[in-house]
Amino acid sequence: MTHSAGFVDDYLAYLLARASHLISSEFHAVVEASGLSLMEWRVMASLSGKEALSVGELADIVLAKQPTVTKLVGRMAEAGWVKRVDAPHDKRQSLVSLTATGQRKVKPLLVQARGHEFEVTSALGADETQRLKSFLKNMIQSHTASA
Amino acid sequence: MTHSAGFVDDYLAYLLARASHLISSEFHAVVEASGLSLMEWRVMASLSGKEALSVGELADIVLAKQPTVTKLVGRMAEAGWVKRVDAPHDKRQSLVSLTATGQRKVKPLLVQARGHEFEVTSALGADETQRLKSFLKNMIQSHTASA
DNA sequence: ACAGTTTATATGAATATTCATGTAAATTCA
DNA sequence: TGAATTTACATGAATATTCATATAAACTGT
Repeated sequence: MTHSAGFVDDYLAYLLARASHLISSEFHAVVEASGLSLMEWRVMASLSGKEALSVGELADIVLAKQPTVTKLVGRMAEAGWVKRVDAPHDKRQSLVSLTATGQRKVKPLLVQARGHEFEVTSALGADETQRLKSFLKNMIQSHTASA
Repeated sequence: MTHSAGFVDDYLAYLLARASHLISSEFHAVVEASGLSLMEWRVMASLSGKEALSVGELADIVLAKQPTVTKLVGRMAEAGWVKRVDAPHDKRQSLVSLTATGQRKVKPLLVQARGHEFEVTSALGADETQRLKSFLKNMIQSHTASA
C-alpha cells in the first residue's frame, strides 16, 4: 500500500535526515557490538588520523553542543580511549586525542565503516556515488562559508 | 587554512549527517521563532495533509523512538496543537492528528520551509536538485524495503 | 472459544543532552 | 600596561531521550 505523499516525502531537509539516520542506524549495530555508542564512534573516527582536536572543534565535527562533548570526552577518557591535555599555546583549550587503546579499538571499525559505505553505495555505482558526495560537500561548504 | 582530510571528510554517512544537520539548523531558527522545537515541527509537518498517524508511524517518520514520541505528543496535546483518539478498528493504536490550532500554527511554516528549501537548492539548480532528491529517495527506499 | 503469541502504546527509571552560567585564559585598544 | 571584551571549556540544573518493562488489544492455531 502506497501512502499518500505527505509534506515531508519530498522535502530535502527531511530526505537528508532520513537517509542519514538510516545509514547511521545500519552501522550502529556494528558500532554497538564493539561497545561504543554512536557519538563515541563519531568522536573516535574524527580523531583518528589527527594529532588532536580541541573540545570545540570536536563539538562542531560531531554535531553536538560543547557541554555534551565535554561530558562525552570525560566518559571516554575514563574508559581510557582518549586523553586530554591543555594546549601549550592556549591554556583554555583542551586538546583531545586517541590513546593507544583507543586507536586499537577504532581501527577495525574504520575498515568496517568503509565496507559498509561500499555496500550502501554499490547500488549507485562509483560515479554516482562521487556525484552524490560532491553534492553534499558543496552543500556543506556553501552553507558553512559564513563562519 | 585547510585542515588535513580526516576520516569523516569523505565518509558518506558523515556527509549526510552533516548536510542534514546544517540544513535543519538553518531552518531551526525559523521554527523556534514560532515557539516550536525541531521535533515538534517535524511532527506537525508530518501530520499536515494527513488525516491522522499512529504513534508508531510518527515515531518512524520523525526518526525517534516510540516512548519519545508518546511523550512529545503528550506535551503537544497539552499545548493544544494535536489531539489523540483511539483507532476505531484497533483500540491499541492512538491516532494523532492536528487540531485547528495546530493547523494554523504549522501552515506558515510549511510555506517558509519550501522557501528555505528553494534557497538551499537554488545554487544547485532545479535539475541537480531533483537528481539529489532521487539519490536520497532511492537510498531510503532500497534500505527500507526489508520492513 | 481459548491459551499462547504478537503488536501498539504507556510509563518509570536511567541516561544523555542542552541551557544558563561560571571561571580562567587570551585578546583588544586606549 | 591594564581594564574591558572575547573566547574556550567546565559545571549544575533543567529537559529530553531511551531502555526496560507493563498493560491491553489483536491475532493464531487448535
